[in-house]
Amino acid sequence: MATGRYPKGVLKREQILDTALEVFADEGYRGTSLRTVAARCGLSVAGVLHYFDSREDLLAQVIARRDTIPRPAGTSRVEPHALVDGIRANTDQPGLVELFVSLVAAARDHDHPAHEQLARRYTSMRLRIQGAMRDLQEAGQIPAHLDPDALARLIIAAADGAQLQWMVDDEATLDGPLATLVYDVLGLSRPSGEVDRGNASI
Amino acid sequence: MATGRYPKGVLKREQILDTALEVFADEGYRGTSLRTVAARCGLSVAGVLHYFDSREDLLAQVIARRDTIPRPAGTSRVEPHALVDGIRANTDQPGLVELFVSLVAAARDHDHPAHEQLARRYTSMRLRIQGAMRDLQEAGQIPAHLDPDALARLIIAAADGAQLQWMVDDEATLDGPLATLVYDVLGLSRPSGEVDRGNASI
DNA sequence: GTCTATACGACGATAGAC
DNA sequence: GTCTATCGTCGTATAGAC
Repeated sequence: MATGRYPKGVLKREQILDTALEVFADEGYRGTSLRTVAARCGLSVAGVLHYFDSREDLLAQVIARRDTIPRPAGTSRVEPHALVDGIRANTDQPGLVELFVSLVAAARDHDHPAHEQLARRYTSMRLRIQGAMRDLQEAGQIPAHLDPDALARLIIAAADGAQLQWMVDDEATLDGPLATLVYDVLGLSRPSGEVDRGNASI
Repeated sequence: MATGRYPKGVLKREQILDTALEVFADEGYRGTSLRTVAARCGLSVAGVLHYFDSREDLLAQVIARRDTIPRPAGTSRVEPHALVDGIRANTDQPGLVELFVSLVAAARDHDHPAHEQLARRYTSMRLRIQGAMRDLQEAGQIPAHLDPDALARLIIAAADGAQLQWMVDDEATLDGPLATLVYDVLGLSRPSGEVDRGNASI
């Protein structure tokens, strides 16, 4: 595999990732083949596999790249509102939601190329939310008896689980469950200028 | 495809489903091929496909069958404790969790053989939980201002999302997030004889 | 390092014989 | 109801051109 130490290779690699992101966003996890991606890149299949170990590896790095786009790195603190907004932003990219969910399922195998990356992703997300929960507890905005770690896990689960419902249930929304949890159940105040979004449409 | 109207066919069909359930529980979604299932059934691949339209169709019916096993049909009411217990029961069948999650992702396609079935599954589950929430509100055990439907969606999301975390994070538990939501955040009392399970291990 | 050509084995699926 | 034979597609591996 290419090590990415030469300028041209680095560029090409990113171009492939961008193209693959498009293709997978359009066609989802199951609908897309390496041959499709290669064709869209103007490369042969082997040409693509020069930069990535396998199809699954490419998928893993597509998701990794996508994570870096909206929030340009850093371990900054998280506001609950930002979480809800971030999740809602996926609404127009159902293919990527499908890709993410399928990838997590595949990464149950500890040898899967995305396993460690996803494990780190969950851990870092949990720690960041944990910190935010502690802040909110100190500010007296959520009950102090709740365990910040368990709460973080619950928040992540609500966000992830909403994706499953949303993929299959047309009346579901991506951000509904998390909004319900954060605003209605935990009682945080909604950001101003926002209408009620706790319910799942109609 | 076999219509299942002849006694022998019905029996064989169920035998295939049982075998497939075993195989997928062992190997998961990606690890299992029709050929493996066929071999375990003492059939050829075409023999299996005589009973099912496609591999995805078989998968869909495996999940459907599994749903009917623990709770033998009916639209009975749901107790939150039973929900938590039911989810925890999946802990020793990670392959089926992987299968379920992968299937939901694939069923985003409205033409997927599992789409309608999963949509119905989510709807019926939501309605049942909704009813339980109303009962609890009337009994004064959870706040009356919460929308039962939104709450049901949140509960389902917490349960589903926990599966994603659990597949990738070794320290996560399947029932942790839902228990946190139901017992710690909503404040329902834990069933007696139960130790603290809200936290995710250590 | 970058990339193409080619080949291989496994897969899901179909057609048709028995 | 079940088989064999066959098809097209897939991911992947390798050899080698530039």
